[in-house]
Amino acid sequence: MVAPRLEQRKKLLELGNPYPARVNRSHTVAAARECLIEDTENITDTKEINPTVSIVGRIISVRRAGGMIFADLRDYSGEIQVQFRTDALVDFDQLNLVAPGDFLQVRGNVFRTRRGEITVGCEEWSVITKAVRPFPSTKYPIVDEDIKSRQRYLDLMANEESRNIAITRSQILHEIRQFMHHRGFIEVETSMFPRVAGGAMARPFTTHSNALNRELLLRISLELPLKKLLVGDLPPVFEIGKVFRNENVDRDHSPEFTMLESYEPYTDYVGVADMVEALHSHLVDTVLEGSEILLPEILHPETRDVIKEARTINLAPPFEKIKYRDLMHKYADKFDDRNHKTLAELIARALALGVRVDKTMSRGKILDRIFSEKVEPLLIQPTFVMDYPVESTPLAKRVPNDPTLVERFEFFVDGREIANAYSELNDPVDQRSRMTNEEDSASTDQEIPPTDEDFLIAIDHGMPPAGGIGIGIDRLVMLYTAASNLREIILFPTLREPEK
RNA sequence: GGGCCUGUAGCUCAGUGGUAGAGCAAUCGGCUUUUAACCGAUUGGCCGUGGGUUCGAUCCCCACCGGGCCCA
Repeated sequence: MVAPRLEQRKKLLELGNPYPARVNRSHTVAAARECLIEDTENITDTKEINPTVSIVGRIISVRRAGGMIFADLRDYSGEIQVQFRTDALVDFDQLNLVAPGDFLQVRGNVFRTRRGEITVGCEEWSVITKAVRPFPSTKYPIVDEDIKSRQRYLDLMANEESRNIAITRSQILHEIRQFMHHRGFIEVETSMFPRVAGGAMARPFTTHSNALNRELLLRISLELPLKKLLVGDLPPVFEIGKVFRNENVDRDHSPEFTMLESYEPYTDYVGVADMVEALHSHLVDTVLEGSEILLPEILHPETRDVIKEARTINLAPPFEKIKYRDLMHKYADKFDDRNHKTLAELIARALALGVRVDKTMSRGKILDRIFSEKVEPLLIQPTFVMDYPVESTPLAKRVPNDPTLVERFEFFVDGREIANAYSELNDPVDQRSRMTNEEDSASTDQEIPPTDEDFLIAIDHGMPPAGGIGIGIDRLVMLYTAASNLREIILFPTLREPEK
C-alpha cells in the first residue's frame, strides 16, 4: 500500500465515511452524457438545457488548472468529464485527498465546455471508495504478460480492449444458451468428479475427498454422463462447463477450459453439422458486425519473421465439408491408413513423414498426430472434416458401407479444432468391444481411459440414435474476438506459482 | 522436454568494465476552460539470486530462479 494514500484515507475518515454502503445515483455516466439538450432553439430555461444529474464512478485522470480541476469519471457505461471550481465548492481543498483510482459521487449540471467536452459542473461531491494502491497508467499501460494475467484487474482497469473481450465472451455464452434453448435443448449440470475420466483421450487431474476417504478424478469431458441422460429419455441436453486436462499449457491449450457438449436424439452427425452452421449464423448476427473476422499477422518477437500471415475468416455458412482420407491423401504424402495394418507399419510411416511418435501410442493417437501436424494448420476457413478411421474414437457409429470409418466430424477454423461430433454409437455390444479393445491394444498409453462399466451398463438399456458434439468455448471466443492466445480470453489463467 | 530472447525506479524503457539515466506515476509549489493539460522543484534503485574472472562487475563467464516466444 502507498503511504500518502493511506494518509488520505485517514483524513477522509475524519471527515466522514469514504466507504459508504449506499450511493445516490440518478444517471449512469452514459445516460448523463445523453441528457444534455443539444437543440436549444425553443428552450430558454437553462435548467432544462443543462439538467442536474447525480453520477458515480472511478476517477481515471485529473487535470488541475489553478482554482479549477477537471477529472474524468468512469463507470461501466462510459466516461464523462467533471469540473470542480474553487468558487463553487466550499470543500474544494479536500479534493487534495482524492486521486486517480478513487470512486466519487458527483452531483451537478451537464454542460459543454468551450472545447466542446460534455462535462458535469460539480455542485456537491463525496468519496465513495478510497483506493490505497495506485491506478495503472493508461499512457504507459502495463505490458508485462505476467502482471496482466496474474493481476487481471489492472489489465481490465487500464485496457478497454481487455474489458471488451470479457464482455464479448459473456455475450457469446448468452447467445449460445439462447440458441440451444430455442432449438429445444435443456441445460443440465453433471458431476465434475466422474468414477472414470472418460469421453476423451487425456490424463486427468486427481484430488482427494476427506469425507469419502478416496481419490477423486476431475472430468476430462462431458460426454458419458450426458449420454446416460439420453438413456433416461430426457429431451435433447446440453451442458456448458469446465473440463480439466493434465497436459501442456500453450497458446491453444489450458489445463482447465470450457466445453459445450450437446446430445440430440433422433439425429446424426449431418444434423449436428447443420446445427453448427446455424449456431455460427446466430453468433454472426448477434455478436459480430458482418460475418468476417480479420486475424492479425503474428511476428516472431526476435527475428520479426512472419509466423502466421494476416488472414480473413468468413464465418457465414455454409462451410466446406471434406473427407478425412482425402485430406490425408492430399497433404500427408498420399497417406492412407488402410495401407498400414500393423502398429509397427503405421509408426514407420509416421516417422517417415517427420511426425514424432513412439511405441507407447495407440493407433488412434498416431493417426491424430499425423493429421494434427500435416493437415490441421492448413484448415484456415471454417471446414468440416468428415469420416474418421474407426480407431480414432470408440464412441462413434461406423459408416454403413465402410466399417473402417466412423461417422465423426471435426470442425476446424484458423488451423484449430473448434468442435468434435459423432453419430453416437448405441450398439451395446459394439460399444463394449470398441472400448475394451482400445484399452487392450495400448495399455501402456496413459491417455487411454479405463473402461467405464457404468456407462456400458447404461448403453445396454438402450440409448436412442443421436447426434452429439463438443465445442471448445475458449477457442470459439478466441476466434470471435480475434485473440491470438488463450490467456487473452481467460480471465484468470492457470500459471506457474509466482516468485515470493 | 529442446532452442532463442529477457529480468535496471511503482509503470514503460535507455545505458556503461570505474559513484546509475529518461518519460510517466508519486510528493511539494504555480496556474480559473483543461483533456496523453502545462510550468518549476523534490523523491525514488542490492541493475532477478548465487558463484567466478578482475584492482574494480549492473555490464564479461557459469549456475539457478522468474517471464516471453518458437519448436516438440
